[in-house]
Amino acid sequence: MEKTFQPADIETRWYQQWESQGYFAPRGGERAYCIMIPPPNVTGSLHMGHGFQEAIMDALIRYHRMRGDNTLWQVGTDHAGIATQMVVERQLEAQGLSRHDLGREKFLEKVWEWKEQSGGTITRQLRRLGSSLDWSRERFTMDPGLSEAVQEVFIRLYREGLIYRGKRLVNWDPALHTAISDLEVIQEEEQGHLWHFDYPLAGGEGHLTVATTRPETMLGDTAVAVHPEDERYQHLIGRMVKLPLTDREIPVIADDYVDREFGTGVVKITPAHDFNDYEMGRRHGLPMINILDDDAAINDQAPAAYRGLDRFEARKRVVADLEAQGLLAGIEAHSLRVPRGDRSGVVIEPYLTDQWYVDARELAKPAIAAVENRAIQFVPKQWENTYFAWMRDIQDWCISRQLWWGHRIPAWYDEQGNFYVASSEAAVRAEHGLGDDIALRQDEDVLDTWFSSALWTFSTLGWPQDTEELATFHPTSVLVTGFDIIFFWVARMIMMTLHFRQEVPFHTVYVHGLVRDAEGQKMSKSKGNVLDPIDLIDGIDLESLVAKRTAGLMQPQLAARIERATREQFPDGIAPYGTDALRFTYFSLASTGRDIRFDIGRIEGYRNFCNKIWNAARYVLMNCDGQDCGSGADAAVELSLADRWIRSKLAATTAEVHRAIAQYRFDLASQALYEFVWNEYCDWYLELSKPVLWDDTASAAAQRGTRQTLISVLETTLRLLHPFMPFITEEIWQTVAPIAGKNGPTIMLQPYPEGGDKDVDTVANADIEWVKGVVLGVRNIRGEMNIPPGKAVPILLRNGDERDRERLRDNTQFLRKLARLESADWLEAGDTAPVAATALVGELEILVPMAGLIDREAELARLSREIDKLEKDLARVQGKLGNPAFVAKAPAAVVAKEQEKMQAQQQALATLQEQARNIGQL
RNA sequence: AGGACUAUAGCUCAGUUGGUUAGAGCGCUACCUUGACAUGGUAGAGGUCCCCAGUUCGAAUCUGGGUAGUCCUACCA
Repeated sequence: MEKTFQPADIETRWYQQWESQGYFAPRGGERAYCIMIPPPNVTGSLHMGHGFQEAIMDALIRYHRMRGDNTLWQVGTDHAGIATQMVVERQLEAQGLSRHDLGREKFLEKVWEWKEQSGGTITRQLRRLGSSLDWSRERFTMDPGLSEAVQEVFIRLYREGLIYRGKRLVNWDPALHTAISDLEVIQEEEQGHLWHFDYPLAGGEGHLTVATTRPETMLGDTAVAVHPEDERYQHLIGRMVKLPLTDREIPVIADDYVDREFGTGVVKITPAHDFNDYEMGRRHGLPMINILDDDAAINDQAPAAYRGLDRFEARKRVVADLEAQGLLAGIEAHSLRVPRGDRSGVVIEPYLTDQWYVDARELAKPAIAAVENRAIQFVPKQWENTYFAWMRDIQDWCISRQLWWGHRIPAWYDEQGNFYVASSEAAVRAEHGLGDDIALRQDEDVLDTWFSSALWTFSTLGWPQDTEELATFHPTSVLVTGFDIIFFWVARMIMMTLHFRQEVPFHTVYVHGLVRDAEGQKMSKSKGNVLDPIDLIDGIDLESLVAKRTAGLMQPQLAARIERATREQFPDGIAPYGTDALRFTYFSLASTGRDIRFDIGRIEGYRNFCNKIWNAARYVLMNCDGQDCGSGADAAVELSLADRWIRSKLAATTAEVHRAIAQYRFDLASQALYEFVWNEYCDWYLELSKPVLWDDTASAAAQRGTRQTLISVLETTLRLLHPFMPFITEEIWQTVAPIAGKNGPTIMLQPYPEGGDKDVDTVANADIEWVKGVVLGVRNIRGEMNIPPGKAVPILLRNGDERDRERLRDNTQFLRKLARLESADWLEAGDTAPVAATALVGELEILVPMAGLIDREAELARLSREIDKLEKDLARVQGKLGNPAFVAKAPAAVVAKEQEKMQAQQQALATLQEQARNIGQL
């Protein structure tokens, strides 16, 4: 074995081996366990958040696979309508082309080409992360099967009246030329202005002053509104005002939506360009005048002077023209929430168009019930509140998108504007008796990407066919996801699955935190703080990292700042840490919090942990390979105290890991494993094995017992670790397993260690604690007195009981080695003690004679520190026990414990004080 | 405006149903190449558990109020 762990050599080799042997596929069995991968964008690439999520899913999958469950991790990717179309359009733009130049068919060919070309990135990354996905079942949301599912769902919902077509105000993205759903709009506070305009009364007897943040919309005003009880304006209700810049007159209406306190208490109403005004317009039967075109430029409904102007240009002109007419009553600074498209970043327009909608309210009812009655449980539970809050106030879902890339809506129109929904044009003709003489054209629009991903849990398993996979794996076991897509995806999956399968899509939703950078900032391309998990695995030099972060920016002017920050944060680039270290870092961060700060410092610690495991294995193999490890049935095997103790610790750790996984506390699981491997197995057990193995006089049975324990505990630990660190455990296991008497082609399919608490040996634990106590006591004196580590010291023991004497007898060899003792002898009652430094293990005193070793002043200082600490603690305990209310009211066991504590402390204090006196008198 | 979450060592975070000497990793200090490992070992320093009040024999933990931060939802033009 190499002296240090070299991950790069082994990872790819093992992954290829596993995949080619078909180990990732379900293997049958009683209990099914299934996770659906949240499908990543097929043309995208994985970031740290994905890496985190994949690691968690893989740990769960490997854990259940090893436990013998019929385990499926379904892999697949999403066509990501808007994002993908945008990328390809930008590529065309570079050649001076638009998608319209190519036409729909040619354009789609280009998108498919791009998908083929870039689609490998994601799957390559997934493999590098060690994800044990069943690649033989890979799916894509635009596969024929999944497309069939999408069409089936659309048609059925339409026929059930749960999908309808309607002219409504939608969120229009003027850059992407498509409607988007409420969820795809980001509202952010921005600085703007509030303009006050005077609208003259038609009778010429004055004016009303309105306030607006969007002056250009006044061209589409069809009323002004006041509060019905507002005394200032009551007499004007029903009168007309002249709408400036136009030749129209519009009514003054009353509506209690109007806030009397805000602005002048008069609101201009533009039903075609504002969601509230739209509602009010409907209540009052106002006309709706659309003054914008698809680019959000002013259209022909507006006065000629403004036609063709961009909305922001039009705003300037409107303000200027009103000012010229003396109707601008004032401008004030005003902060408002501006809606922007989450993809394009441009200001979204409420825009009146024909769109398709899903009646979400109806579908939400059973979806709410499923969580209420615990058929679906969120972990952590608090996310259920988020889910309920949204579901109980859900709005209809606009599912049509004016894109080309996606599932085309299965609806056909005739010349009269009638439309028909069916699986194909032929089906429409057949079902509605339409002859070939009637021209039909299919709806140009496609469906929201989330519409197809809402079907993901069952469409990937073959629905609408009745497949065996559906029967076996659906409902799936758990969904692992971030809270940011509870609305987008989780809720919609629950609604759709319940409706079409009459069962839940999954029993549990495990909601993990979002990975952020070391400063707590969200990772984003434009901030230039994204990390590619592969760069942490393989390492990357600074120049490549800078190049990667500054390439293809939407806002190239940010490049300089990103470069500077990157050079500052990673002056030497990123070292290669390997997949196992990265994964273990993820697990250690997977607590219940919402934000996960990824600090590069932590991964280094876990790389060291890998190396620790590697070297522990090296030690074990050096001592066990080719030796008698007691695997022969008849050979006598004798277990030492240390052997029994480490087996006991392993059992306790096993139990803890099972508990932690059951609660999705991967941080606790990883901590328990780290602690066991490093602080128990390596720090103590390997050291305790040395005196046995290196003792020529030790019995063969004892050496056999120790070798057997070394190798079997290591072998079990590797299996325990495997779901978290798949590569290093496989690599070592291949060598270790045969020596431990285990056979099999791979650790992946070995049974996961079971058992646990019942195998804990409390006697062995207590005895080793005693040994540790003595060793630590001596080491402490050594450390503080600067006794050279190589120097063996004699110790004397005093005031111990029979048990202490027994323990010393049994463990002299351990103590000699670990504390580097020259000798250990009892001081009997009549003996006079030499001047010595003292350590306490309970009532037992350990004396290290000072002659030639120990500095008087240093020992006095050390003692006085110890005494100080004890006095403080004692005062607290005495205070407690001195409180009659405590003694009277606290449970007897608690009081007894405090009393014991007090006595122990008093005793220890007395001993140390006497020591201090003795030394002080010298 | 409403709601949620967070506040513990220099940093990143654990801390179960109230009873611990409040823990871990990283970082820091001193010493050490001893036959698995310097990606290491040994010892050590470091905390007013955000603040105030309350409940309780007892509060990092429960309640109320505040402060700071993050996020979500909402129609103030």
